[in-house]
Amino acid sequence: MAERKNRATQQELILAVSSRLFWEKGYAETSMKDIAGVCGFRPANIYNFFTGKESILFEILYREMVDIVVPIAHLKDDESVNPVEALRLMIENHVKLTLGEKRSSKLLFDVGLNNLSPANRKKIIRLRDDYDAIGVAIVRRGKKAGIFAKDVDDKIAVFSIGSIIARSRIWYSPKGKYSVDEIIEFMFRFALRGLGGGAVFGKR
Amino acid sequence: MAERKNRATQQELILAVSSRLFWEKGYAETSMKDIAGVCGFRPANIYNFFTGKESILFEILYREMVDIVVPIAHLKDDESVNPVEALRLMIENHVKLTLGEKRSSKLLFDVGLNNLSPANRKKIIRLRDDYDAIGVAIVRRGKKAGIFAKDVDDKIAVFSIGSIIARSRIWYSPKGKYSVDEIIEFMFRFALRGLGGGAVFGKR
DNA sequence: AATTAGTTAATGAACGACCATTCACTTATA
DNA sequence: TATAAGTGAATGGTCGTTCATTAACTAATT
Repeated sequence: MAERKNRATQQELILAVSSRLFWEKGYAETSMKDIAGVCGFRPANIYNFFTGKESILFEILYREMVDIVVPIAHLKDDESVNPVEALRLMIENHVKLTLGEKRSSKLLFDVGLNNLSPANRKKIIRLRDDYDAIGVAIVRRGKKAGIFAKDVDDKIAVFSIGSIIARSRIWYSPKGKYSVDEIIEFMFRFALRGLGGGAVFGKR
Repeated sequence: MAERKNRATQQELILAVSSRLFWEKGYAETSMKDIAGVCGFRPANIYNFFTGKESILFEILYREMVDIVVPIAHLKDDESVNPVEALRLMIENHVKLTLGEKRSSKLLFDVGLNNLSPANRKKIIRLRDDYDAIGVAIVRRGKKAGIFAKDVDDKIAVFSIGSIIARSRIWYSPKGKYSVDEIIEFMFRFALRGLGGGAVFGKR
């Protein structure tokens, strides 16, 4: 008979397995049986650790969003950081989380929100709003400092940069031409130029 | 008793209804009952016009992809069109199709591919490849002409621009601050600058 | 113009499969 | 011995799809 594991261990196992399956196959296409199968026990046992399928999804999305926001939260109000450098840090962190380890081709994030209860959805969206606010603050400071072009819209710019990163999950392949670091470099340059701050590096 | 409609009419009705529902709720989350309900008949009747749910999805994705690619296909090899102008045409067409009329918040396109049979998926991907090839050709010509920066990667640039547009479905609201035309203008400028061609317009 | 035959849109009922979840239970561990 | 990990079986539901049948249209025939 299989040995018993403790609560925390099994919760993390379920989250790790579910995360992989959700990102790979999609939320609706992943069954509790799938998850339990990979974990090595029966579906019913999942309910000893989570109240239901949705709560698993929420926990995954929430943690991921926290990982994206928390490391850059200090950039929002810190006037001492160069906006260009702040932009780089923001992109670097986001891309690394998006393309690192996991390797998946689905946009769980954009799509999974609709599978959450309104209350849970709100919590995720609040974090997404934080992310946007950080980006907007950086762009604003950059414009004020004369580094970025004044005619770019803060919000759309941040959405655009976020979109470039989020959707790289679809086309990126670890076996491809570029490393994650090179992609970060490209996206940073593209975003910086897009913001009108391209004068930093010459045209090559 | 409800009057009978002819074949072509009902096929188009089913496609229109399904398209709206798929984009709004997602493919897996939309049932044949949902579709039939909106159409005004019973689910079984759908099978008089389509072989199954997947064939409806395919038809929708295929048509949309054709709409995106065909109007800009001529830009691929036409050396006479200014690369900057070609870029604008490409973005304009794509954004208009993405944000025009439909109004939906899901990324059916990125996600729905996995619900297709391998054969059908291949047909869609072929069109997506065409789109990429057109974009790459434009960027290459722009670099050759000295308008775009030489250090940008053609492919990633096209992916990035496409991502900005595709994902605008999520955040765009017709009731929001900007019109579709203004968003086109922003994205064009952002993309152009990102490509290193920002010198076209001064910094404001 | 009336009748008929053929076609096909539309239906109701049923199919098997799978789904998330519940619950009484067993069993291992601390 | 108390706690909690793990199970088997069952529940009610939904899903996509099939199929025999009905009813409304079209076109040819009388």
